[in-house]
Amino acid sequence: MKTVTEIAKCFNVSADAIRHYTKLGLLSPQRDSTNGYRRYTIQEERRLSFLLSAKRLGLSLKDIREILDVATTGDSPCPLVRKLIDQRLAAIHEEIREAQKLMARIESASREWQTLDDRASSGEGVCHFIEVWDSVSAIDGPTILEVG
Amino acid sequence: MKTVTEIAKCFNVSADAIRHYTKLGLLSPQRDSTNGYRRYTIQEERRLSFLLSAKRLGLSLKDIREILDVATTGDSPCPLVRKLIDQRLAAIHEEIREAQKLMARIESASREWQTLDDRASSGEGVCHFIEVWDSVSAIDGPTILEVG
DNA sequence: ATTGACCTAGGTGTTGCGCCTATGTTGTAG
DNA sequence: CTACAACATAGGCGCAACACCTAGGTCAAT
Repeated sequence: MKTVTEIAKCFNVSADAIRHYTKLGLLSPQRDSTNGYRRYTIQEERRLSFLLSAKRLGLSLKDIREILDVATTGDSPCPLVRKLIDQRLAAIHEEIREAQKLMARIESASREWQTLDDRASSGEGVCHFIEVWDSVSAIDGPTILEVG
Repeated sequence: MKTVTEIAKCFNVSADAIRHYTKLGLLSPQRDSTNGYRRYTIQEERRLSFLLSAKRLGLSLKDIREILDVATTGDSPCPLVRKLIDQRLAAIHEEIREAQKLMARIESASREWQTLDDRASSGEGVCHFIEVWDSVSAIDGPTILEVG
């Protein structure tokens, strides 16, 4: 029967995080009847352990809540977990792809700027660099927005 | 002198986004004195154009605001831009690295689960899969939390 | 005059907490 | 016994960049 800070230290997370999980209903500690303190049982520790593992697999708290809900029904949450993980995998894949595209843009811009001089902002433009880069990348990249 | 939706369509962003940038002070449209409508001049269009380009380079609105502030001083924002872009580059690099690690974890877990059967949640655990994966990955990965 | 498309200000929701307030509790040292 | 530190509580704001909604005013065309 651990208190918030005890279980928090034990799992190396903040007490605020534990309170947060609890507030979301992911943990349901008993309450000390004399002072209202949260008391976490072994069962709750298992739930927390699961929660943190699931988080390390990239699942959101919302995902985890779904899983926990199914699990308390007694049904096997495994199919749901398979589904959610597959979705996460696809999402991460996309994120990485996007991030790499972004990095390519930045690096390309950075390279071009090495040959450019700094310039005070005229009434015309804001930043020399970015404006030049943008007009160039609009020519050779599909990065442009094609608006009518 | 375009209205919100006009300039929004023109740059292929939402009117809400334009209002958002305006609220943050990144754009400072004139106001139609008869009805209070925002009116964007060519100057504002240039600022917006810059803003969107900077966003495509991964700069945050906060970053962009800094740049815009320097630019209106008359100083060259280019050194600041170089700095911010370098920071973004490093950050994106880290993000990608992290995302790849996460993906590796997910894929590893996914592979292991292909050989496992679904199982109803016992009183002991929540999800068979994740718990098994976690105990395994705790052995061969530095993914673990080493807590006393 | 009506209708539909536009505008305004302002508020809420998203994600996962961190931080802060104001107040009550517990445990230990003096 | 008391003072003080370290803990607890509930509740609320802040973050990023908008999307969406409300309630109401405006405008152009029919």
